[in-house]
Amino acid sequence: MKYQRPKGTTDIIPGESEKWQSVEQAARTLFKRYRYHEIRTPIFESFEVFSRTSGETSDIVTKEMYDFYDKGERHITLRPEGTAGVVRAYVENKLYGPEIQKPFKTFYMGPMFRYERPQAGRLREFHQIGVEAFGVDNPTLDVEVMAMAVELLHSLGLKDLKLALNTLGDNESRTRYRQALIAYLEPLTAQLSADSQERLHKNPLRVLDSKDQQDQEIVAKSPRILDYLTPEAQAHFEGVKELLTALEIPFEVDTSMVRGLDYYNHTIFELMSNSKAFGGKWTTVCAGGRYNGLVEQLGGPETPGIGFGLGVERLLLILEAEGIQLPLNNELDVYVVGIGAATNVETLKLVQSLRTAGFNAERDYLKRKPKGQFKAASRLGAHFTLTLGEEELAQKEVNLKEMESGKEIKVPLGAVYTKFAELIKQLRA
RNA sequence: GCGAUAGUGGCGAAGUGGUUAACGCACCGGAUUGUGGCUCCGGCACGCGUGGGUUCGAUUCCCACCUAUCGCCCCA
Repeated sequence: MKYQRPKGTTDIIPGESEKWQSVEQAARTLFKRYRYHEIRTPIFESFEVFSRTSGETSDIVTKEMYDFYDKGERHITLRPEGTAGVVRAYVENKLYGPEIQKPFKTFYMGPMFRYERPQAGRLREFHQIGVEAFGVDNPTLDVEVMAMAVELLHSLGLKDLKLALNTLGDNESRTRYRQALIAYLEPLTAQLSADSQERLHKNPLRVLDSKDQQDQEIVAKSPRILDYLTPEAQAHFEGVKELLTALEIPFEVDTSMVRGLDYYNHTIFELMSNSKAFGGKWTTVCAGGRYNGLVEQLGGPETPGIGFGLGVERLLLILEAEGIQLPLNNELDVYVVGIGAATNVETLKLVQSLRTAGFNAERDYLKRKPKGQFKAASRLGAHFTLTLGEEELAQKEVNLKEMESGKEIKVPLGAVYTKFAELIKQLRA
């Protein structure tokens, strides 16, 4: 193979792209009901947009950035996630202005890039659908965002989902907790896995979601964030839980859940699936949380924000594994069978006329014999065929056939141009 | 970034250090001068991921690289 797509990328070809459209359509329709409007930001940004916001020591920045220098020596990064770019746009376009209603609610969908080893549901170029809402710190908005994520996945047919919920508190809560955690873990350093010893230095919270058995036992007895929340952070978290309960949205508080990105605080959540697509292990399809302070960090006024990102590839893998069929919407209304070279022009005119009238229509382009053309019509799932031979052409007639029933009638050629819909009714009568 | 497995036609898959690389599916054509199924017949890899090497001779052995898959890290 001379040319191959770059490692970790994929071609979304017809047959597959319809599924994407179906998911995207579902998201657009839903977001519209919640009054979220689309934003389209660049696929690449200055390196700093992500390095500053994600955390200089985060894995995303240190090893997963797809970055390069352009011809003007600008340090560019292909966006690894959606939020930072949207926040940058929010600030740059002054969407915090007084004339704009708060919360400012927006959504995006598109490719993201991370330089890492591909695996099931993990590509170097992958796609996310995400939402962000700015300007309101009320737990009501947190819950709206979660409700929307849950509804989106439910509307696509997913059943067994887990909404995992946690809080990181505000800065003060987090600082206090971090100290407590380090104080607890440090004496146990020798018992931690090598990875976790590393985490302890770089980002102690990460030790919490270690997969190592021994680490998990240690973590189970560790201090919990919930005991270190300030009264305000506590109140916010209680508000979220209360409102989720009021909406009858089941959730599980998971105090060991953390975030790979540094900008999160207060509410964080994940929607997880234990689909066999990922070997039955709980895998995150959708992750989000609150990021009060991020707007300020990128040069805007102090503005709270919350959002989520949903991995489209992962979602599609799960839908596939769960046997959920997305509507493909590619059925064929009419196939026009032309027999003999003399019918070519009229066949083309018929097909064009049908298309103009709003039907989708197909014909043969390979001078195939009737048998081949009917076979093609059948394979394409055509509901009707119109058969035109030289004899019919001379008589100004054409045969209309309903493929499923096999019923066929002769109709005036002119009528196909003017009232095809009626001919169908006539055939079915 | 680390570890492991794999790479034969559009797809699935057999195979061997040496004449024409099985088979199945799909596709195309014919049997059936103009109607979808079935059956039968025929066609369909100057080539076995790429590049080197060993050999009289390699798809088959060796090395490197690429890609995919799985695990780790991390994550959507």
